Amino acid sequence: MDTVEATERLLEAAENLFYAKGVQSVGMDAVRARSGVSLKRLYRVFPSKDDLVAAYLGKRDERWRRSLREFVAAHGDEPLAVFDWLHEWFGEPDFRGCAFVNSFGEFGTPAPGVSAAIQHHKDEVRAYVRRLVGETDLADQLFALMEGATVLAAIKSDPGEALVARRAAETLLAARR
Amino acid sequence: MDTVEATERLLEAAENLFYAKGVQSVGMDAVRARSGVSLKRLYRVFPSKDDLVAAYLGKRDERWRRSLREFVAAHGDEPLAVFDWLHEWFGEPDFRGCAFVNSFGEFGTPAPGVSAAIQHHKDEVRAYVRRLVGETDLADQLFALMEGATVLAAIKSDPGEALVARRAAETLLAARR
DNA sequence: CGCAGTGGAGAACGTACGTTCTCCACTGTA
DNA sequence: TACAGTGGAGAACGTACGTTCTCCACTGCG
Repeated sequence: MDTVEATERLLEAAENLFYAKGVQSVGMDAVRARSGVSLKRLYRVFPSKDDLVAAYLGKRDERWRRSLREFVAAHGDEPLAVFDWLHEWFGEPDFRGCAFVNSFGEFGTPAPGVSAAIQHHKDEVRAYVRRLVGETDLADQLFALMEGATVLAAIKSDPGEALVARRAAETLLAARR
Repeated sequence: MDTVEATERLLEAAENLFYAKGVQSVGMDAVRARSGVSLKRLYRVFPSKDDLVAAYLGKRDERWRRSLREFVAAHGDEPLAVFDWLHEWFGEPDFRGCAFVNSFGEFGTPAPGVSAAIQHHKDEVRAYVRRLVGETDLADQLFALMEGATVLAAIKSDPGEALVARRAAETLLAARR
């Protein structure tokens, strides 16, 4: 096994475990067991747990945004498609809310790399919605709806929150000047 | 010091510490130090940390909802006042998002009492907004906006998210049939 | 004064975990 | 075969923490 495969396996294991149980509830040994990568190599690739967490968030950010982008593009870049994508996501069996919001909640003062990853994710999503919608104000309102729907869908285990937000978005888009 | 004063001091210490740093980052000994209540008494009042956490969330729920209710009532029970209250809350120096959302993020599978406290809080707030607005659908949309604004204000340290959500709420209310 | 009982300070216990270290099997090379 | 180097398994180390236990000072009562 070479370094790149070890990295892939580590990140996949980290993503599954951290997202499902929370970062603090998962030990490095659990990551080792799930990935099949030895501790020695793990610490050569990621010198500390903070590094692994930051890398996990970075990878998840890219995957998450690509998935959203592709879905929406396949639906003609119609802004409302964002909420249809959310609805699908909320319905996945292992859905447990936004990984970045969850990580934010876990740490009073996150490690710098972790904090940066959280900020970066939200900035990028906001920028994406702005590009999609054109109007900054309206885009920020839709973004808030997305976040609220995600939080509530997670806590209530109810994918229907996406449809509530979608109806609000329809009204906001229809009121666009 | 009697039991009721010990309970008060413990809950106040717990609320400050847990909200600021996250539940998992605060040890029972820190609660003891901050409250001035001995460990022995602490464990007589709250037999486990989970019990203390559940009680902390319960107390915070009541305080938080009372504050919101009173503010909005003082503004004629105008639904938009909710977002003005949020704006004030977001501006407080120790604001760090919704304690219940943060706790949800911390635990993969929360203790039953903790999970119940989180659910109860969101159910109560939603019910309150529904009473305030009258229409269930519209109320749920406003509720999603509230949650989204809270998450984003915390992560970006930007109270202005309340005003973004407020403008969206204005549009939704104006579109009311 | 004598004493049972209460409560506090903090030591102790068991466990978990981040990180490092030890030991050994294995590989490629001469 | 001899050997240097690499990597893995897992022990070890230091710390933190939830929870319990020990010891002692103090109180109220006879």
